[in-house]
Amino acid sequence: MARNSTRPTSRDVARAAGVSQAAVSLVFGDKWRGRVSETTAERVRAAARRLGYRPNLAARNLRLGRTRTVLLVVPALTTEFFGGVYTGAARVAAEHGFGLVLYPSPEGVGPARDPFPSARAALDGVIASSMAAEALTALRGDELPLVMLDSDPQGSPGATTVNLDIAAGMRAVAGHLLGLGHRRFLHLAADVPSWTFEVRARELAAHLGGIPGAELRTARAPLSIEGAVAAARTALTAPGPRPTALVCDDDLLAAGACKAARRLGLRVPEDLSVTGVDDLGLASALEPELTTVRLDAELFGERGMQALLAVLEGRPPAVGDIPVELVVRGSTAPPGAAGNEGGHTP
Amino acid sequence: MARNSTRPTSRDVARAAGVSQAAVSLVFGDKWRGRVSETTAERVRAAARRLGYRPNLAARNLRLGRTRTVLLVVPALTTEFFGGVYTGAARVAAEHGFGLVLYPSPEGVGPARDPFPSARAALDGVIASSMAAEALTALRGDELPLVMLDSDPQGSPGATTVNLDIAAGMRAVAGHLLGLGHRRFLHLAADVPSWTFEVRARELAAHLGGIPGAELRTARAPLSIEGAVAAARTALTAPGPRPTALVCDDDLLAAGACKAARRLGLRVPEDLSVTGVDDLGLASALEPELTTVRLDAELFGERGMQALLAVLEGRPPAVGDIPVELVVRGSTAPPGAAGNEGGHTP
DNA sequence: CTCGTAGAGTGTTACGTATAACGTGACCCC
DNA sequence: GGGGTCACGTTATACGTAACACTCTACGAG
Repeated sequence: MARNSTRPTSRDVARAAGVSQAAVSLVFGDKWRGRVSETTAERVRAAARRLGYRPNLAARNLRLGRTRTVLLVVPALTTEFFGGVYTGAARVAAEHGFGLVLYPSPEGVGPARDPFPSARAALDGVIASSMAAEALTALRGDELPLVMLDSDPQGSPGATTVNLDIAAGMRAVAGHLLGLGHRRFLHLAADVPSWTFEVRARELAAHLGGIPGAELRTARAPLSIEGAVAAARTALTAPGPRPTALVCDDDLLAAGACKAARRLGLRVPEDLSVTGVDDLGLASALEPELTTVRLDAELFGERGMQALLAVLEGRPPAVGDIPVELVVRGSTAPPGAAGNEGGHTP
Repeated sequence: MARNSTRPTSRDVARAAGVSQAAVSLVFGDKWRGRVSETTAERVRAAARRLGYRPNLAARNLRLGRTRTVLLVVPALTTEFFGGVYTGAARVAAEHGFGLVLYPSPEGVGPARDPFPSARAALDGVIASSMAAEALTALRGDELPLVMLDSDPQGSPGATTVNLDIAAGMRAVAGHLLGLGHRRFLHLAADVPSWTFEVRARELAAHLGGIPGAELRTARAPLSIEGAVAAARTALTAPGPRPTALVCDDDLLAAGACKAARRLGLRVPEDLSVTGVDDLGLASALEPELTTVRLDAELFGERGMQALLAVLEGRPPAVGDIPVELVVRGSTAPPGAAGNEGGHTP
């Protein structure tokens, strides 16, 4: 069994089946209907099976000039959010015969290094989160169709944008907290340069800043629980009247904020209402469970992939932001709502 | 500027620089030292820059028969753990000029569908988590070098295995809880067919089952917070004496278990000690913070990639499991430790 | 003066596939 | 019975690159 270690090619299959290489190609492509008889096709398939033939995809890609494979560029996978985006995008991709590979831009790797030494070999297009901006500079040179997720529609010339209606989410948060009676707000903002966080800040400013008697301060934290703990501690112990509501850009930040509040002896929500964004599993595991803006990550991924497929096929991509939903849970309450607890008002 | 829309090739660059295509190839490969003069090389590079030339990687891959790209197959990205694995593996890969793409096996997608329509075009090897077993069946046909993460060393013929020393972690948990005085244990096991979870169960049985007077029960839950809530509720309300310590296969399960305990009016750790595995961000965001077995995901990824590189280069891969660390936090205490709380013993 | 060697390149071929262009019988219809 | 489809294939070529096998000049050693 000194079989040659090199893999069989379509020519080998052709020889074994007694047909031409072209016929094998036709059978393994999918346009052999009316060109090759069913019996011949089956003979080819049998020979291929016998030899263990698998088409050489590098050769196919070279020949076709396209690959039916798409790259999804996301920031570091520190939460399950982008896992959901991937799942949704991959589902739509699979329905259209496309493959999807994921490129998480590594933390702390600068834009200088080429992130895709060779993987780029097989890409028809790219979907990229605006939070992974650094990795994108390396893609500028390739003129691949590009869909940007959560990115400034005006700021990405030549790219299609697909966005969550995060502005509506922040308006809902503002409305919810105002309705509960809060007036002193702290915005715990993600210290990440990304359009989606700019929108959150802008929207909060517009809908809390304009209210008579309302006050909005801002603190910044890196996008991690530990970072949020530190930033929230600093902000909550700052001089002046303490805020009664803490609006966080993200559930991770909210989790850190809750932890910091606990350490400072503040009760959530009696002394401090806290909100997040994302609705991670974390949000409902916390005590109290987190009021948050639920983002449908899978739908986000689906819409992103649909937009890219539209671009690839020359169709106009669908427009319209993806709706989000405010989920009210236990971490928000009227300010000073300790009454039902038994007079713990100092 | 009616430029031809097709991208420039090495031949175009050669023409523009007044050299042969072979010379361009030599310059863009990296073995032109002693074959092409520095001045000529610079002329080639200048022409390439002017034309916006980028090597066609599909052609290169076809010609070379290898790609310096590796695939990492992981289960659905429901926690940040595999993000860490990716980060570590990608770092090592980059140091060796390799690229790394990530393939999360989509939830609920059976093994029938080919998960890599075309991405497989450019793969030199595969690193796969044993938890993503389903996706692996589709890879059987390709005879790619394979490194398995957290997989039975005996059960994967032809594959190299890299494992966390999860057995030591479970022994540490058992020792910790026994030392605190616990004797009635419940193991909340992940209902996922994977070697790593089998090891946890086996190790717990060996080190808790053998103790005189000790009792170990087992409940199973899908690997999610919601699943754990339901399973823990059922197990904790079962007839018979309630366990005092709940050993969970994973932090997600532990988070769900804590939530279920709270809903049943049980306090953690006074009425029930809870432990997890992973040390996710979640673990330290919970109240109380979770005692857990910390797994170094990045190191795991690094070692996996190093093993694959060794296989690719014909070197023997390093052996030895990766150490883990028990992190004791607030979710474990001696059984019935409610004394300092003020006599809440019913 | 001849030989060997190193430097600086070039011509050609092969990687494995997909497809346009080209037969070739057979059948059918007027 | 001639021409027009059809059904079923084959031949030949191109995709863009890397590498083998050359050529040619210069130069120092023997």
